[in-house]
Amino acid sequence: MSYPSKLSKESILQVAMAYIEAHGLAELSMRFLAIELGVTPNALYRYFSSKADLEYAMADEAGRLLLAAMTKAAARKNPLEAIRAVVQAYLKFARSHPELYAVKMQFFTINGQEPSSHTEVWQFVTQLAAAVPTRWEPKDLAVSLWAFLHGMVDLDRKGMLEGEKPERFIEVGLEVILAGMLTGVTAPA
Amino acid sequence: MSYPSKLSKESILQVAMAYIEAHGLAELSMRFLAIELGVTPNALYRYFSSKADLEYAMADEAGRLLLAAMTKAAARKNPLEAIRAVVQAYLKFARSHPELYAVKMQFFTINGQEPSSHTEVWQFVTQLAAAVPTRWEPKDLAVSLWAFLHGMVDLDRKGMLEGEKPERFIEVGLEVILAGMLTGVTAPA
DNA sequence: GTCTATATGCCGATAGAC
DNA sequence: GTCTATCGGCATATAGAC
Repeated sequence: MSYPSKLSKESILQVAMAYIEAHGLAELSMRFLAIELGVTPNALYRYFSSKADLEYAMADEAGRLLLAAMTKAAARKNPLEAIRAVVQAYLKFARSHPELYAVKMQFFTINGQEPSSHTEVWQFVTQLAAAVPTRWEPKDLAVSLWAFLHGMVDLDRKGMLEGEKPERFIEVGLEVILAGMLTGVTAPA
Repeated sequence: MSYPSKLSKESILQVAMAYIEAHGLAELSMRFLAIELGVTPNALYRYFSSKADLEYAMADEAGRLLLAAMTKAAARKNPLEAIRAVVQAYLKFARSHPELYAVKMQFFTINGQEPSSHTEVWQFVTQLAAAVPTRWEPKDLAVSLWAFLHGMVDLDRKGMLEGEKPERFIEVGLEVILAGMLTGVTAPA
């Protein structure tokens, strides 16, 4: 029962991702995960030194999925259209895969290191904002835009939107922010 | 040792609030709380039927404290000044009492009921937004404003602002949003 | 009516055998 | 590389002391 090992970092990660999508992040335990993989709980610790270590890898993987969705949405669009499309893609990802979004945003650093995909998502948003002609700093705009998006997603997930769907709020809020970004600029959209 | 009971809902709540401010929400356990109160863990269950029940009461109390800070900040100010002041007060509360903010926003409903203070905070924000002359719906503006604020606080708490303080981001983002809110009002679009 | 003592069954994690 | 056995911590249920 030994030589071809039953496990790998990759297989554990994939099963863990599927598990939280099916049962929720809060339900994830090393025990159930081990059952799903047909091993005893302790076998997992050869591949991830702690549950936190595994969740860090999950956050990274979820970030990669989100970035792929955002990149696809932005393809071949002018700056403003790209922002609108990416915002919709971000919202769609967060609502379709709430547990993946949750594990990504749980986001604890390990030894001061953040998951690499997070850095990439952040750079992507910054570049989006930088492409808009405006009198504000691109980085400030990127932070504001991301805060608005994340805030909306989080309020929605917590049931704080009084039963209404976030799509329309996002639409209105985004128009307000875009209008604000463009004030004092002569260029059309 | 019996008649004047050692515990009460109120005393447990107050000790629990102090405990999470000192040690963090994640460290709260019925065991440590009981030690702090000089009783055995199970004594607490006479007053709160579960840990979740206690946290619900804590969320309500934290909401009351936040609302008090916001109300005070808005006093005797015109609409735009009030919004700026309330935003600063909200941010200050969230940064000065991150664990109280966290327990408030944990916000799980019990039997579909939300903590009453949450409803009051929400109404307060809506009224603030309604006082601004704008072509958008007050409720949409209130949601956008709150999402932006909460998002910024949450990104900051998770260390996602690259070490920079949220105050300046909030300042810029708020100006962008206010500018957007006022477009088409002072000057037609 | 209020609290203590004790026990159940989760959890993450460790030690050491095979 | 995986398993068996086990630890200590957690929320919580039950029984009974006062």
